Amino acid sequence: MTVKIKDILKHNSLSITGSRQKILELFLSKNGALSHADIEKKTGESFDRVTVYRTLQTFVERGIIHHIPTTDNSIKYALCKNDCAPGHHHDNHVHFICDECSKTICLEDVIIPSVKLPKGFTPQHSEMVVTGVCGECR
Amino acid sequence: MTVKIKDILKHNSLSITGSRQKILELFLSKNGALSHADIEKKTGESFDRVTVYRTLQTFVERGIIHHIPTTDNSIKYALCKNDCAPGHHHDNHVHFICDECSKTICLEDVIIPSVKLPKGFTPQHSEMVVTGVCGECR
DNA sequence: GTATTTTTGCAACAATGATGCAATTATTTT
DNA sequence: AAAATAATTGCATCATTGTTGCAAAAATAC
Repeated sequence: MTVKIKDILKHNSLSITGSRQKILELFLSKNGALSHADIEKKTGESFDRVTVYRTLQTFVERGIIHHIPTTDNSIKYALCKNDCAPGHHHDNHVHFICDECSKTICLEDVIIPSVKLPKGFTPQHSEMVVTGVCGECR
Repeated sequence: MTVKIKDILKHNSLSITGSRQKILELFLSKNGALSHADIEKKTGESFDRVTVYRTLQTFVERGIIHHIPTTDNSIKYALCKNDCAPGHHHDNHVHFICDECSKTICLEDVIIPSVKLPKGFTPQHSEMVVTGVCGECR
């Protein structure tokens, strides 16, 4: 487990530091998405707020985690399961937000359908969020 | 025009005040979406920041405008074209964000397709944002 | 083990949003 | 149309979220 974490960091030519290991561990242990605030809570007082921000930024840049759109306009992050390379994420799956437990879940297998746009519009990227009740809360 | 604005306010049993008229006018004249910051800029120094916040909140509650999900997690608002009643919005259309002019446009005629969710998930509401280049920027 | 590079934590700042309360403005009543 | 009532506004203040510069500390390279 710890080995895996270090491997991911090395793989992305990032130095192995306490904060990076801890935050990455958090993402690996939870399978939902995490907000900045979630991470701050769960890491306790271990790290500075600023460090968390910067670590998340770095992870997004390297393609280790990706942004998740939410309906309430808060920022959440989740692990990139697929082969995301630095710079281009393959993040074309639907995200689900549970109204009960308010967890955000990546539905890796549900790809975003394409829609027919009015004349003149050229699509480049789509995001889709579905809210409702998840399996565990039913 | 001014008549129409007052009608909308009366229709929603809201008192007719300067800020409400001005902000509503802004939404009627632009057909894109507006953020809080946009509105503050365009109303100049006429109103207090807090008044703008409260006016937007009130309009959302009454179903005059609706929230728009954005990819960069900033909050935008747009007029409800259809028959939104206080409490329940019929906001099932796709939103388009132009990468060039960064305008947010309601595609009233493009309804959000439904997707098949994994076993156990019960959908309640969907949001979809498409980014790309709009007709005017091509 | 030392030198170099990177990361961290602190301080300070900016932007965004919320709340309580007195003053102002709009509506209702007479 | 003026007074009474109700609603809205602006101000002060505070909370939260996110950013930046810089010196100290830690990690990697030599």
